[in-house]
Amino acid sequence: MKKKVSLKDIANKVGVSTALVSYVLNNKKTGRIRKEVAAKIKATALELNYRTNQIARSLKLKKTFTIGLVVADISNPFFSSLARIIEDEAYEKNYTVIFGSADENAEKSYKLINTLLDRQVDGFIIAPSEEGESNIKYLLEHDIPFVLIDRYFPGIETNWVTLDNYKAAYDATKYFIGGGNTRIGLITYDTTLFNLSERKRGYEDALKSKNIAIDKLWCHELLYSANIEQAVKEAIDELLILPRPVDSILFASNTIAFFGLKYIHSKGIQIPGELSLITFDEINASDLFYAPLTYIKQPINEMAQLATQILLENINEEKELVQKLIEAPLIVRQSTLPTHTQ
Amino acid sequence: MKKKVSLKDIANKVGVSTALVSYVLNNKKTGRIRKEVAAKIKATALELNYRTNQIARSLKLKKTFTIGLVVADISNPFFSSLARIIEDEAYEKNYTVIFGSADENAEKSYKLINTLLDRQVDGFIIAPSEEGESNIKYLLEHDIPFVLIDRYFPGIETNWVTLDNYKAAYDATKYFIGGGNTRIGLITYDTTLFNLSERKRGYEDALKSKNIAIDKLWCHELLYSANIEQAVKEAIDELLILPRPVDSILFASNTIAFFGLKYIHSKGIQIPGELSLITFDEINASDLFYAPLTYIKQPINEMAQLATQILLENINEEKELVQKLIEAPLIVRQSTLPTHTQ
DNA sequence: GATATTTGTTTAATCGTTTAAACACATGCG
DNA sequence: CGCATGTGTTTAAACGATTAAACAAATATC
Repeated sequence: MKKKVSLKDIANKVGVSTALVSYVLNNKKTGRIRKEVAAKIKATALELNYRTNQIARSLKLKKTFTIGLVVADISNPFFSSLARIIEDEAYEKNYTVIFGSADENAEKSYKLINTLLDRQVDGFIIAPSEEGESNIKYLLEHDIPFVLIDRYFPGIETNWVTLDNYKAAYDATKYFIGGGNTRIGLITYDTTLFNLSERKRGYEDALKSKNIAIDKLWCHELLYSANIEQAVKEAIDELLILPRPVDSILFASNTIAFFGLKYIHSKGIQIPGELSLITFDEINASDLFYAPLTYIKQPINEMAQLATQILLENINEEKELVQKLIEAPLIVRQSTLPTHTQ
Repeated sequence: MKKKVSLKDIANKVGVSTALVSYVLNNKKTGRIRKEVAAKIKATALELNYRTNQIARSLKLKKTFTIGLVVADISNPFFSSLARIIEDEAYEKNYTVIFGSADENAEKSYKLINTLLDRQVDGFIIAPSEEGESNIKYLLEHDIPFVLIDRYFPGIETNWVTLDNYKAAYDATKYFIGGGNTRIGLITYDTTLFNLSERKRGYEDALKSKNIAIDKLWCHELLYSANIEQAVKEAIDELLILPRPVDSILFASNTIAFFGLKYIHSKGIQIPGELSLITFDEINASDLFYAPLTYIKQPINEMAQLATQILLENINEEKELVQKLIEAPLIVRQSTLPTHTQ
């Protein structure tokens, strides 16, 4: 690699000290510096194509203008969309984003966070994994600014931005009921992640609110580790084999929905005639299906922008905690029965 | 933020110089250091939870163990999948990845590359945008290690890893012909990007090889800037309105294929009876379609791993150029007619 | 016993910035 | 004139690590 141009090179060429060069290029002490000298320094910097070495700058300032983004898997469209917005937002404010995938694995997450800390990131945006509390507590103890996104831990006082999972599930379930469905299935993951338990709670409360007795057999919780496609198939079979089969299913994630729809489709079940469907998260795969899925839309832009803003504010000054539930719209398409007025 | 533990803190606590601490923690001069002292230093480092400040280390070593990843858009599943593999590969070798999206925009790309250079990245993996040659030349001139991925510029001598677009298009077109198709459409972008022009060339050569006269009206090149969905619709309409309509279409990208399939589906055209389809890149959306698309699979893992390996080798020593075309398998599904033996 | 070698550790410079403090010189003021 | 103030620039320390070179003490060699 070619040798890079440093402040010293400019200073030597102009015949001044590096201090003066630094002052000029950072527009400090503007009142005190002779105009001709300032102009000459600026011209020389341009001529030599000087670029400041952020590493040296960071060391001195104890600030890197860098944020760490930790998600489960950057190749998941949901996370990569978040990443995109976060990066745009950060870029505008002259921050740079370093990312890593933690694979829903607390240990990898811990290592990753430490790696990024070694790199002296100024703060984090984290979509924490299950069992990830200890990582979060570690950051809290060390007073490192961070914002949780998409998920959070109800027992820990942190900044977070998520969608209102409870309300979204509640609304979706009510929407089923409004369309005449009365036996409503839920396929979700077997996990302690708060956002998923909120989805379940919303679903249950909606049923209760309409005095529908909940049948335990309506709810299937899939093991993460399992073969998801197979697990979804079995769950659907069990929902449909009941003495009184379900007439609708709420999918708690787009992965579940994708496999679910694929299987339901292969069985030739009529949507929404025989079975109504709603899913969390967009699944545009279903655009090609004869009945595109009604879905709960993730407010990705809003979440990502807000999280970035909160983080940057926290980096630059001590702030109150921000905990923001964002409402998610239900996008009605053709996989649900039209609502009848009651 | 809590004050971080430095080498000096360890040195003070143990009662030795920072130099010795550094030697011990980096396992240097192992023969010369008293075992008890070394043990005490290590124990103290652990006790104080010391982590090395990579910024300081980078400044001294003039090496950051960081690579810059520049793609058009990290939220595009193709790029985020690449990112994931690159990150995994880099992480294993103790490198960290900083990324940015350049939006197929040469100026943003230029700025981004400079921002990352300011951050002293050791090298780049770049999926260059159209008109991006000047950025690449800039890197070449400054002897900065980099590898192009997915796309390259035939006129510039660089490292690159892409799929063999020519051969893939050639094979796909031949496959159409093998299935009895004789009027084969192509919908691609109007661009100078070499990988897309190679796709077109492969398509044309395959037709020539079978003595099929190419009808210019079979090939549609869409403007990037346009409303892609609308443009695809129009292209398809024009292909089907011909006096002798096409009997098959090759889509040059998954975005085009997605909108194309959506439109074809809405028109009730029978696949593959009335029209056979093949697309570049996977489009798993079509799994829910009655005729999942036959597609040219991007060898994402192989490309990303190879690119990362090449880059890291180039960072660590002067190397010969590597230019690698990777063959892409044609994954045959139900959108094409079975090949008849000839 | 004088000198060379080995062992164990420290000193000090360095990476490229930033910035408080010092400095030199000019000008203002009573 | 003597002192304060203002202007323009430099000095030098600091950020936290790495590492060549210096050093001191112990041991080996003849």
